[in-house]
Amino acid sequence: MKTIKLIIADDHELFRNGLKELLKKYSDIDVVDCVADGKEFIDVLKNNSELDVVLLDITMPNMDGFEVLNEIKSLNKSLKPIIISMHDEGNYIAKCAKNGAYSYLLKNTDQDELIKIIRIVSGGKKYFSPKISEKMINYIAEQTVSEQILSKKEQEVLELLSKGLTTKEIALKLFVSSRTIETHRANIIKKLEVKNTAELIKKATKINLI
Amino acid sequence: MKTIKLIIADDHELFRNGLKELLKKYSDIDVVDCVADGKEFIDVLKNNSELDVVLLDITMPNMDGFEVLNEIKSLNKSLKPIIISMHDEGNYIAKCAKNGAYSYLLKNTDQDELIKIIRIVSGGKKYFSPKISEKMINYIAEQTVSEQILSKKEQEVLELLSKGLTTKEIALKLFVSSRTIETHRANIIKKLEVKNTAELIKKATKINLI
DNA sequence: ACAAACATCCGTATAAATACGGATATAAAT
DNA sequence: ATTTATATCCGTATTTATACGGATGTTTGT
Repeated sequence: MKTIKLIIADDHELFRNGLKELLKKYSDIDVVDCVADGKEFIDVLKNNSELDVVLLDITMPNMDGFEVLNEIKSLNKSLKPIIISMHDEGNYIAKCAKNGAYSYLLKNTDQDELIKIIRIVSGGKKYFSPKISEKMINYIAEQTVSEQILSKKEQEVLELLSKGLTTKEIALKLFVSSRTIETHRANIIKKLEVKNTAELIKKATKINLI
Repeated sequence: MKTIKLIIADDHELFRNGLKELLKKYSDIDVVDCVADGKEFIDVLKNNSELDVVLLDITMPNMDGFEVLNEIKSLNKSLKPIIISMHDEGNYIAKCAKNGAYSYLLKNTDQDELIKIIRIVSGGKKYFSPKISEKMINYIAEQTVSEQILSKKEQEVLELLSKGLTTKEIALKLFVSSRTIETHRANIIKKLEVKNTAELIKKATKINLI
């Protein structure tokens, strides 16, 4: 059987070393290296293409876990990152998932679970436990505040605006004058408390209006 | 013990009735109604505020599951929707999660799992199985496309642009001329194949550039 | 060493957006 | 019945954005 080549990236020495000791007991897992920050990790990664899994902390000096995830992605390695974090907030979890994490564990996860997940992930499958999924989904659902701040017409104008239509084009489409659309846009901008169209679209996307 | 008041909304008669029979065996679950389409379901919902859980199909005539989810949310009911679908595509799952689903099951889910989840959800907790989570997360991760389309400067300009800064403000901030920023913006717009800033911000958000 | 991509700059013209400060008729809500 | 919100319109001045078509020095990759 091929062993799983694993690397640990965490800035807490005790945690890092403890984890290493703990994993020694498993013959199918080979901890090839331990690093204390993101930059160091990326250096190791660049000189070693044999790695299978990394246990990655989010809060690290120099380069945090999110940046590391992105870097892994752009290096196009087959390395599968498992996040090990103290934080169980939905936005952390969602962000990691978005950036290519294969799993997300809390630091209080029990040993059996950890081993189970290392094995699953090393096989190329992502795994997020129901508890973690719930947190993330709650976060995603919260983002959707489909509020009734905007009137129907405003909503419609916003929709077209986000599709790249100009004021004039929208006016033609809705059979009203350009000035009307301008007023609408101005009102939407005021309602969402933003400065201009660019920020408006960003906020509208964020709160899922479009 | 309080029974769980449940309603089934599915346009396949056999499935609907089978499910009802099946749930009869559980004394803590009370199937109060069965409906065959979304509109019908909303009508029932409006006249009945005692409902706890709905087993909701996505593909239904008149009003599909997504619309129903939204309607439930805006009616501000304590009803918890469990999606029962044939499709295990990530985008379906993600959309349901966004719109307030408490769980997502495939039609081939086994009975024990279904009962387990009805009970979990009726207690107000969301539950997405690892398999379903994996699908959804893969979908979310896919959305995050290669960030290397934009240069670092372009990325920076885009970031500030999305915060509502004007060309001039960005120029001041980055110690270059406004013309430079204008060129950058023009290049970003070309790279992302959009018409203007509004559409740009939308697309950039969608593919997770900002 | 050379090509490609990048960041920076320039000008000019037009189109569009933003910021003011109004108005009116209708529909919805209280 | 009265207020409030909505959709529609008007003008004007200023600021920005967009669309052209260039140029140059610097990295970066091959």
